This record gives sequence, C-alpha cells and structure tokens, in this order.
Amino acid sequence: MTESNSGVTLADVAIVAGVSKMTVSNVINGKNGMSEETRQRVLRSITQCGYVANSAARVLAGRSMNLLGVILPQFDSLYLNEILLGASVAAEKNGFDLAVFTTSSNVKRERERATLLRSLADGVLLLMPVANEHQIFMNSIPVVSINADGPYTIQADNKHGGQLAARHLLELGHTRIAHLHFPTQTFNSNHDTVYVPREDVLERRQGFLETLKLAGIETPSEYLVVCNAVNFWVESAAQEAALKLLNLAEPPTAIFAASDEMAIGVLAAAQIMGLRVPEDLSVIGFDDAPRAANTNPPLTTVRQPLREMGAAAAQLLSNLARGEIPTQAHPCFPTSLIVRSSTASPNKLNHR
Amino acid sequence: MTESNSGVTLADVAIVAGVSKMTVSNVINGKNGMSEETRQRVLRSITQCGYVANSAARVLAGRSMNLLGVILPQFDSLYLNEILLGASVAAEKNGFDLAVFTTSSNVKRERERATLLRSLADGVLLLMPVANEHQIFMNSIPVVSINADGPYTIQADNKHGGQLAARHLLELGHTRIAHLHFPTQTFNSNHDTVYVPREDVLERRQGFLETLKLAGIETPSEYLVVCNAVNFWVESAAQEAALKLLNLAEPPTAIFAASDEMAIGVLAAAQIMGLRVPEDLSVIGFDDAPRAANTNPPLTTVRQPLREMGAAAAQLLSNLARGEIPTQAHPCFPTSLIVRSSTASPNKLNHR
DNA sequence: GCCTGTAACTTTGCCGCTAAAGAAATCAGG
DNA sequence: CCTGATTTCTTTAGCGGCAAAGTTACAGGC
Repeated sequence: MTESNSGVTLADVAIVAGVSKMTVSNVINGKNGMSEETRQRVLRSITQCGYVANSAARVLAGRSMNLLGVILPQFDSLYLNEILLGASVAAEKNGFDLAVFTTSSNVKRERERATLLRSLADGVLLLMPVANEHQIFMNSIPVVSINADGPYTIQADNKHGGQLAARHLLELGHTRIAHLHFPTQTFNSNHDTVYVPREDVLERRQGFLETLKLAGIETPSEYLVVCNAVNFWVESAAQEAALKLLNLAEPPTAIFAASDEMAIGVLAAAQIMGLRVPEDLSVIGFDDAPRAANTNPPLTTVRQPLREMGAAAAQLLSNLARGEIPTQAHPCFPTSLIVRSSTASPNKLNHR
Repeated sequence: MTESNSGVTLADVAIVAGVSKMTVSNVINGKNGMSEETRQRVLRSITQCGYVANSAARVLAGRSMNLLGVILPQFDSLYLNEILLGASVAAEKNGFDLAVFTTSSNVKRERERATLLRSLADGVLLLMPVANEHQIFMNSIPVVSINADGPYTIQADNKHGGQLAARHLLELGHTRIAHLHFPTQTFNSNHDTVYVPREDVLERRQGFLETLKLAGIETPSEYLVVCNAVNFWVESAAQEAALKLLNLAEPPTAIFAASDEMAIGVLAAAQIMGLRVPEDLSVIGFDDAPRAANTNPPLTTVRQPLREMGAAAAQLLSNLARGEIPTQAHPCFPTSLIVRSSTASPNKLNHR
C-alpha cells in the first residue's frame, strides 16, 4: 500500500494529487482555503506516497520544532540523570520535548552539538560543559545552565552544602576529616586548552574548609583529594583515592565525598580495608541521588534538589523560549542535610 | 569583539571578507583551493561576525551530522538507562554522537520525533516504541530496535530468562509462585488506538509459565498480575500489586518480577507486610540493573546484558549507516541467573 | 453589464548551505 | 608566443519546505 518514501517530497505528492505544492503544504498544516474534496484527495495522495515531511527544510523555512536541547557529557551520572528527569517532566508540561545530546566531554563534539541545537531547538540546557559555549547561542536561543556560569543559571547553595557537611561531622566529634572533590576545572577529553572553572566544586569545598577553619581545624593538603574522573568512572576513582587516604599514617575518621557516587566508592574502599562504616569511618555524600538511600549502610548526604532544579531549568527555558522575561535569572535552591547511617561519632578505641 | 550573531549567514561573512559565499564555505569545511592569505582573512571575518553555521541548512544541503537518534519514552527507567549507556559508548567509538528524544509514551510526539530524526540522523535506535514507526523510516535511514519487532533488532533470550527464574524457584522448593509483568501491549498516553504487542513481555511470561507447567504447577490467574505502569511509576505499581498478592487467602511464597524496579517494589511491599525476604518471601527480578546488587537484601535476578545490547545496537546502526550489510539482523543475547540473597527455600513454618 | 468580493487555488521567492560547473589569472612546456 | 594545465576563486542551481502575493472563477449587488 505505502510506497517507498526515500525521497518523496511535497512536489511528488502535489503531482499525484494534481494540485500545487502549496496546497499540499496547507493541507498538512491544517490551514483552510481548499475544498473538502481537494483536501481528501491530497490526504489520500500523502498516504499513497508515504510522504514524511523533511524537518530540516521546515526548520530552515522558519518553523519551530518545540524542542529544548540538552547538552551533557555522558549518561552515567546519577547527578545528571536526576536533573534530566526533572527537566523532561517540566518540558513536557510546557509543550516542549527534550533532545538530549552527549559530548563525551569532547570540546569539538560539544561545539558541534551546540551549533546543531542553535538552529534546531527553542532553547538549550547546558550541563557540565567543557568549554564556554554561551557565545554560540548569543542572540539566537536562550541558554540555561545548572551549577555553572551563564546569563541564566539554576544554582544549588553549594557553599552552604559544604558547611552542612562539615558542621555535621564536627558535631559528631570528628577532627580528621578528608574531602574528595571533583577537578576544579572542567574535564576535557580533547587535550585542547579550553577549560572552565567549576564554581560548584569550588564553593562546596570552600564552605567545607571555612567551617572547619572556624572550628580551629586546618585541613592538611593530603586530606584534599581530587578525583580525576576520566570517562566518569567516579566510583572507582573515589575508591582508589579513599584507599590512599585510609593508608595514611594519620588516616581521616571521616570523609566528605563531593557526590554520592564518590561516597559509594569510599564505602567500597572501607570494606576492602575491613573498616566498619560508621563505627570506624564516617562517610558523607552529596546530591542525595536515589541510590544513596539503598547503600550499605544507607548514606548520610547533603541533598540538593536535583529534580526540582532540572524542572526549574526547563521551566525557565520554556518561558524564555516564549519570549517571556523571567523574574529571576539565577534562582538558588537550598541544600539540606539528610542524616542516614553512614556517619557517627569517631570510635576513639579504633584510632590507629 | 564578537558581534551579534543572531542572523549572520555565510553571505554576511563573504561580504566582510570580500569573497564569495562558496569560498567561505570551503574554508569552513577545510577544503583547499584558496590562498593561505584568503583563508586567514576569511577565518578572521568569521570570528569578527561571530558566524555560526545553520545546521538545518547544512542538513538540507545534504550533509551528515554524524548523529544516531534514540527515541524512548522517558528517562526514569534503569532498563533504558543501561541500554543508553552501552549505546553511547559504542556510538562514540564509531564517530557518531547520540541524540536522545523522549516521547512521554505519546504517539503524536513519538511520530514527530521520528519525523525529525528521519531527516536529521544517520540511524535511529527505537526503544519501547508506542506505535510502529518503522514505515516512517522506510528507505530513508536504518532503524534498530531492542526487545521489539523490526527489520533489525537486538534481542535478549527472554523466554530462557523466564525459564531460569521459574527453574530457580522450583529448585528451591517453591510451588506457589506469582509473576508481576508489564502490559503485553505498549502503553499509549494518547488514548489513540495504536498498540504494539510487547514480545519480550510475552516471551518472558511464556518461558516462566511453561517451566512451571512442566513441573506440574498450574499458575492460577490471580498469580499473574499486570503492573500498569502509567508514567513509569513501576515501583509503586509493583508494590501495590504485591500487597494484593500477599493478602490473598493463599499468598505466593515467591514472586518473579519482570524487572528489577518491580522487584524493588515487591521488597517494599514485603517490608510493609512485615515479611522477611528471603525467609518468608522469595523475590526474583529481571535485568540485573546496577541497583539490584544494592537492594536490601541484594536481589536475585535474571540478567540480560543491557549495556552489551545497547552497544550492539549502536554498532549495528553505525554499520548500517555506513552502508555495510550486517551478517546478523537479529542477534540474540543470552540471559543468565544471578543468585544473590532475595531467594531461598520457602519457610514451611511460616505458611499461613 | 460592470464592479466588487470571496473561495480556491497557484506562482514567486527565499530560508542558508553546498556540489558542480564555470571563469579568470598564473604558470609550464614546446 | 601560443596552448594546455593548474590555482584560485565565482556562478549557478537546487536541497524541501513555507509566507506572501498573485490569479482564476464565480456569485452577488447596483
């Protein structure tokens, strides 16, 4: 019934239906100005030819695809996944669909995807970009970032988050507290020279260090470890880093991991070392990813409302795409402490 | 430095550089045939104007974007996530990037996205489609599906998976075994009439039931429950279904859930009922999603190698996109039993 | 019978880019 | 010095749509 449609265009359908291209176009787009008989004939011809519109041509001719683009490095991140979930729900509510592009943290690909979306989407959500892509979108479509810089951003109160973690461990009586964090610049798999500082990482660390300092605790440099998560194997990177920490002459009694995935790596390291959590080692994560509640033991963590933030980003983008001017360009979401079972007072007996 | 680039086209850059559009195009695309001096002048003009190419126009003019499209209902599925992970790695290895589109299980959106990708991507990975979108892609770009029908598919041995689950529970001595499964047709949020049977669900169930039957066990209809996962809240749907099962006059001593997410819902139901797993109730899942190892207790499950399957799909698509003819159009991956701690022999004393 | 209005189309032109063919200038060889 | 090859560009045409303006044909009013 349906014919080959490889190169079927409006023109082909028009010939079959015995009308002009324009009439076919009008039928497809639900305009009126043609007789019911013609409309039916055109519709029949469309099915007969197996016509499918060419989106590139449509876009070029000025139509919107009701698309919000998302650019992110990879899918294997609980953090990004939660944001994505929130964003997709909010986008749908606003009549937009999400088009998600991965870059593998490669500047060239990131740029290509940004270029593509610039002419295709009605707005872009830029997540953990490697380079500064804002100029690509300048004056074309709106861009929203999360926990990063830009004209429109959704922030979590990362500094407060760092403070919460530090305060919690201090209150439990810890004094030897280490911190695993992400690189303070974006990772770039392309060996180019484009790097962007990661404000969220810096602020989180700053809040943490400041709070310890106020309590009179100076954090030694070997207690501050960067987990260089090449290809996003954060868990194993954190595990390795934690093993080194725990083998120090003066090992920490508590570790503040910059993400729940890192914290899971730390839990694994503790198990390898035969340390009980929280008796021998307290572990606190960041994000409150869904898995955090199911770890063994359940993870104490600093929650940032990622779904809400993702939803807020999509909502902001939708508004901007419709030409509305938002009241807030940089909304900041609160972080909060979720106490579960991976933190406790340090076991004095077990100090080695 | 960089000017507004909202409507900057090749023509504008050409005027600034004092050359023709074609020369600018050639510079951008790394062709030769112009003097080094001209090339530099053009490059300078491009930066000066803040020119960014229009992808829609490029595509329309016949360029490939090196894109593999993925169409899926939503992001909140461990199953889809694992596939996505495998696919993105394999796609990158082949020089393609992934463009992932969500449909919210809405036929209209699904069709729109298919239409878009048809003219944009070099191949499409169709995951859990609501309707049969294959004709949209006919003779345009290759399509690969996973655990579904189509000209090219990646399959898991679902039937064998069902058999494995049944056999394992039988060997433990269970005779009252229930099965929670997905709807046997695709879910459609649009209230249209397009439905597609889900072969994977059917085969899984069939393998399960047949094995029980061979052991002389006839499964009563109230032991076969469909979890109608509207909006993909599979966990809570499964929890509810499990509660009903456990409140039957003759409750099952084991439940085979069609996915790990469902199994997690069952675990929650058991906890609510005050039943110990596996002492009072055995639970077996399907998929071997990453979370399965971290549940409480760790979940016995039937593994299907989702990452490998995703990777195989992307690899197959890459080959097809390059015009190669694959040796296998329907590779089938083995399923295997992963025994953890959520299954045990039924506790005779505890039979109520 | 002439003018006006409207329904039902068609024609033209352009969106921004690229492949292919054309043209002008330079250079080598006989 | 003429011819043919080479380099360095330019022109033309077309990808597949859509908006806007143009063209019929026919009905109705004066």
